Amino acid sequence: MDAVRPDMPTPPGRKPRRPAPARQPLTQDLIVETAVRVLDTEGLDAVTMRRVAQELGTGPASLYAHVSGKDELRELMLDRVAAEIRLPEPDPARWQEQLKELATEIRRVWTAHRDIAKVSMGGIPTGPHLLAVAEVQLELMRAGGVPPRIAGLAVDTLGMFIDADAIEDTIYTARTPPGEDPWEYFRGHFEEITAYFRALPADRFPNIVGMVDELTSPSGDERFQFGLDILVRGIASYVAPRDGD
Amino acid sequence: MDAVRPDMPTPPGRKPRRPAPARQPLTQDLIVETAVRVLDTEGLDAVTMRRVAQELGTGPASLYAHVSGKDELRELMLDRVAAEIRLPEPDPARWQEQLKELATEIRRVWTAHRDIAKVSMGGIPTGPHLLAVAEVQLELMRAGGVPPRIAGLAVDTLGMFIDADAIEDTIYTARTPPGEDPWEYFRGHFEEITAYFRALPADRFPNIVGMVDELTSPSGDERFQFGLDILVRGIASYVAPRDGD
DNA sequence: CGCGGCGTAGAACGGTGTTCGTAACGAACG
DNA sequence: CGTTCGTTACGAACACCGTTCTACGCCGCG
Repeated sequence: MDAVRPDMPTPPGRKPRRPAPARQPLTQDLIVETAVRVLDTEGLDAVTMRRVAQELGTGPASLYAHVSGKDELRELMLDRVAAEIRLPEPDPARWQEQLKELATEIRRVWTAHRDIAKVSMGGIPTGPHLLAVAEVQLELMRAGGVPPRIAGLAVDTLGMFIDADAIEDTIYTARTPPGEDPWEYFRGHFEEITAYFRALPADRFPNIVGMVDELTSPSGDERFQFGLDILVRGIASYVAPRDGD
Repeated sequence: MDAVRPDMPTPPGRKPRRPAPARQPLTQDLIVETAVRVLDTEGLDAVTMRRVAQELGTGPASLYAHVSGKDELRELMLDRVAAEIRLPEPDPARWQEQLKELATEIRRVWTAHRDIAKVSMGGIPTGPHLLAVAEVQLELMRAGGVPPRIAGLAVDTLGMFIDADAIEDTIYTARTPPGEDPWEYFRGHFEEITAYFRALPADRFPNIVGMVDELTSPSGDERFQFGLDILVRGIASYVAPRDGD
């Protein structure tokens, strides 16, 4: 061992290789937790291997011992966030309300973590927490009498809708550059778009110019509840095949 | 002009700066067309400034004289692709069918150009062709008696649904690496996923393991028509407010 | 013929994901 | 206790990316 006596000065050319190795040991959980923190504060684009490593006081190469790459890190982040989704105790009498409540809950978690929905969109759920959500959705629908095939399709469709809505939401809100008032920034963009729509040639786009206010209404909640209501009503229409469509 | 006499050898250090400047002049249309060609053959990730420039036999800097950056190029690509969407002549009696047909047509074009839907998702349509599509959608619904507010929301919701479905589709099909049989590649991934679902603990995920076949059915068309049917039925339920829900 | 403007593009800057090879560590073992 | 060995950490490097700076060559105009 080349332990240097404490009273001796360090010989020239002998640099302390690791100034403070007393960090807590790198784990996958720690990496994912750090990545989610970066996601929340700086957005998905800022979640780079280098940025996460820097946050942990190390280099990017160190992460690859615990995570196979950026794609896996993103999936792990998604599942960690999905753990925050509060799942309902199924009550067959209220399955439609519960399905809507669960969708709203997912949306709440998704939008709370900025653009995590971009990771969810276009990926097959594999993480345990994500699977638990799908399991409850299936359970709710099956208990409500929805046929298996319809329930399977509906899980896909519902997931697509929730992800898409959350993504659409972030383009209005979370795109604001750091250090700027989100609302003010949003107002600016918003008015720019309405002005553009209003300036369109009215002979070619009569409906668009005539419905500017309806089209650019910023109320994402209303749009979400609208689509959700339609979807659940449509799913429910399949419970009794002889009920008539 | 430093034209060298043909019988003279080129002096040392005097390299022909431009070997073949006889290219057709760079235009925005040419750049966008080339970018779409790269998109079709190699996917959206391969559409880089450098790759497009290389395809045109030039350097990346040359593109910036005709396109403000990558974001604008992607929007231009989207609108160019949107030009391929065949728009129907509105027939108020068939507005629901026409709305579904138009959605299916958009999906056809989207999936024909791999993951162009990723550009559409999470962006406000501004290009002329994209606006024309929205205009027709509004026209169809308004002629069918859909209230303005509902029609505005429905355009958003429909667009989200179509984009999300097209994106979901690409993760099954277009992710195949170049030079490999897409179907074979898809089969491999597909069976891997079903095997994973089947291996799940049946006590925690009884519905998922019990419905593997319904969940992983590769028929994207069926899922699309299912969601589309539900959405249009929901929209139509708003035409006569006193009709009862 | 001279010249100015503009499209072109080489080089470079700062960033990215990922890999390589080496250095340090802890535990097991003689 | 000394050595060895497998594991982990990480600086450096590679091949890319989007974008900008700047010089250069060509064309049309005066």
